[in-house]
Amino acid sequence: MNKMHKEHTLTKNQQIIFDLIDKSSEPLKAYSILYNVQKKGIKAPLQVYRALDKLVEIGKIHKIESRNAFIACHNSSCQVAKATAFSICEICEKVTEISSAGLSKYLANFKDKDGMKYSKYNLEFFGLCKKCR
Amino acid sequence: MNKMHKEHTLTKNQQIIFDLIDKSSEPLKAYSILYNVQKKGIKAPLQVYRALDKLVEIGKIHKIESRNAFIACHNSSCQVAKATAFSICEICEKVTEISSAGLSKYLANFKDKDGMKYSKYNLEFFGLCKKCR
DNA sequence: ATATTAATGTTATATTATTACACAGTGTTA
DNA sequence: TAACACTGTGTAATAATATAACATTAATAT
Repeated sequence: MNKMHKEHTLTKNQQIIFDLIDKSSEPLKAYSILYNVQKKGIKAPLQVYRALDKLVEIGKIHKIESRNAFIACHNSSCQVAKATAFSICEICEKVTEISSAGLSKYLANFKDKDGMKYSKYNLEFFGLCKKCR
Repeated sequence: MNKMHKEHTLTKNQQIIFDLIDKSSEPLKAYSILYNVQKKGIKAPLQVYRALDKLVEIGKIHKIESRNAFIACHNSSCQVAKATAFSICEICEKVTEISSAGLSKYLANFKDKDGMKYSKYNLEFFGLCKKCR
């Protein structure tokens, strides 16, 4: 194994849960994940939440806060869950990760009037997707 | 016709709960609100959630999604909970509503590459406040 | 090897939020 | 003045989301 390129090798539980989320076309909720992985030996909520926490921490998945649900990261530019933006359709609940250099740059450089410096942000846009419009 | 901000007369439960949140220096959680208003006759979670839902809907309070907590709106420019932005200190958990014309304008005009039009957004910045830095 | 850190397994419990149903007040319609 | 729609209330029960506590095992570093 080449260790110079630091890659997070997922553990068994993390891999099982990541695979499920990654294959899903929609955000998954923790207990829905639990039901889906019980046949693979993951029996308790805590096993799911621990894997989710770790996956979020290393940026493989993101949590959609307004929906308490998780999606895989498909945006190579969002490093380690530090800066996330999503669009959410209020009818069909389709969630898409937004990948916009302009937006990232604007938000990364944003400073409020107290001069507070931000290490992280999460932005959720709501509206109607093309199909639902 | 220029429709002015409609004045909502709060009902008894809504007023009790709004007053509590409005006086608070920090975001309040639903069950913490419940414990605090039980002496005023509000006994059940649902009574709290119903008032919270309405207060959010009319823009008197906002929900901090990442914290499941509620704060009063102190930003006259954020009409009816459509466009909200907050800064959250990851140490002391102080939450401040951000009121920046530039930011509002940028986000209100943001269009993603699918041309999705957004009716609403919520942005949460995380970092360290002045005191905790 | 052994110390240390990270992950696991398990039970129990805490926290957050909604469903379902009965009823009361208000204003509008007819 | 009823019939209706609409909004809010009260209450009990339950669903959905998340964490605490503790014992154990696996992986990594020195």
